[in-house]
Amino acid sequence: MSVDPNNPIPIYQQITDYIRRSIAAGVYRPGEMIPSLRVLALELTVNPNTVQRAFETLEREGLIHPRKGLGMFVTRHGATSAQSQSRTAVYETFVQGIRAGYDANMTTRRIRGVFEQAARDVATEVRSAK
Amino acid sequence: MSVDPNNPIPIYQQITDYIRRSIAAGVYRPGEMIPSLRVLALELTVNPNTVQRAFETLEREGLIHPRKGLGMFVTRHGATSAQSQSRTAVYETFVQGIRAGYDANMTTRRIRGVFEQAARDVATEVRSAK
Amino acid sequence: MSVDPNNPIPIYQQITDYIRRSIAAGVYRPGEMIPSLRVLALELTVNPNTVQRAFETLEREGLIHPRKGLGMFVTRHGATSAQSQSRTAVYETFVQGIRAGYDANMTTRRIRGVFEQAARDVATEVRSAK
Amino acid sequence: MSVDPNNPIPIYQQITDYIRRSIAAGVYRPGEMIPSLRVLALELTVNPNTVQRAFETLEREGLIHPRKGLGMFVTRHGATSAQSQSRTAVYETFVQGIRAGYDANMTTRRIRGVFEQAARDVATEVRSAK
DNA sequence: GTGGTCTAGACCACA
DNA sequence: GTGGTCTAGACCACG
Repeated sequence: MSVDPNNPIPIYQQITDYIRRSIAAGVYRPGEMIPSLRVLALELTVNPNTVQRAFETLEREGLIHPRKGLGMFVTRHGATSAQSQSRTAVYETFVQGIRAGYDANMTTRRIRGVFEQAARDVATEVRSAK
Repeated sequence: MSVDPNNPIPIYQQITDYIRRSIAAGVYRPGEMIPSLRVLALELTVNPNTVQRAFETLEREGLIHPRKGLGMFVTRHGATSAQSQSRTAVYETFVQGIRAGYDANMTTRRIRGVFEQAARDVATEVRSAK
Repeated sequence: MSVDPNNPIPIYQQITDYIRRSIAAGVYRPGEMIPSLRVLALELTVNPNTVQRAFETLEREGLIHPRKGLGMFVTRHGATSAQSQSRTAVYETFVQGIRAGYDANMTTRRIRGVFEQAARDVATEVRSAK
Repeated sequence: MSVDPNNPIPIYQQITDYIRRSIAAGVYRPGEMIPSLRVLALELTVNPNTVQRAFETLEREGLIHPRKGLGMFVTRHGATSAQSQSRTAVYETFVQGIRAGYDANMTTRRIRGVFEQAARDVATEVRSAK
């Protein structure tokens, strides 16, 4: 994973989203520890304060909790919460794209066509990344 | 249309996108004038300078051009350019959503299901707005 | 002749320069009348006020003077004044270009090379326009 | 360097040109940081927003890019791009001067004479500035 | 009335 | 400290 500094979405939120999706995907399971602040900051070449802010958000959402001197751990309901949140995020993104399509006077059919093309493109991209 | 100041996407860019989609949709046709700086600023309750910045971008993209003392007019190729640009924007949004879905370990089928639900929801929302 | 509305130089000044050069070139000779405000405004598709402002400048410079009910006439010394002024304008333009060249760390030789190329290009352009 | 508010060329563009030439001249090299917004604004006694606008243009041209929280840095190809752009600008200035000369009925020889005088004058001016 | 430029001053994210 | 966005209000050229 990497962070896009040119993306208008704040970096801390990009990180928040990334960790949330990782929890949803089972990369980090309930009871397990997620990578430490410093490790993430180094990996993403980002200021530790920024990672810290992402941790705060996830803690407020109840996905992770701190154990003193150890690190941040995924909560019991973390996985299921993260999954529904991720699904909602995807849903919202699609809604936004579909609305933009209608605004530009595209037909429902044409919008679906664009989606299918995007799906094909991402699928091949994912496959080739393996 | 209205602007969302809490949206991380800068206001001037929201306005740019909005006008671009309007041109793509044929609301403003080649050779026609688009609403003036001050009118748009009042409608969107935004500072005129912010609208000005949107105009700059659209002019750089070749969608509109100024006629001194008169206003900004849609260029000859403005409509077709705006359409292809809008399509690309929708595509990119979908790609982003699909990637997020895969990252959260959703199957292609499940992602498509979310899309279809979003499509249905937006369609009814659009219909009821009429 | 035509006016470039995108040129940062004000239109009234573009017109002033143009008339001054025409007088210098002998298109309009001392004692002769220059085209009327309305004619020029129509030809250049410019607001009459803008032409008016150019006339004021030229009158202040002593190149032309009004004869009531007739129009603007080139003064006795108009031709020679216009010639020296035009020469100065060309000189100043060159100075500006040469300074920009030095600022960009170009050698005198290289700058002269650019000038010679420009001279060739304009010469062929002028020849083909005949 | 200083800015001329009476120059019809907008201040932000004067600043853009100045920085572009500095990059072309190797004052700021690829990978290096250029002076900050606030520093430039103080030096030129200009509003920071005006400098910001110059930065925007240079970024769009691909000469510089921002590093969050650090400053603006010259891109890899910044120097070569700036050099060719500066050369073109000098060329355009000369073309403009030569055209004005022909319009004023000057001979090619006479125009070249004016150029040579300008070259001598600027050369001595530069030499004495050392 | 139109767009274009500029200043002053504010708040934000990031290092 | 850095750049990025936004507001408020001013002046200008042009029609």
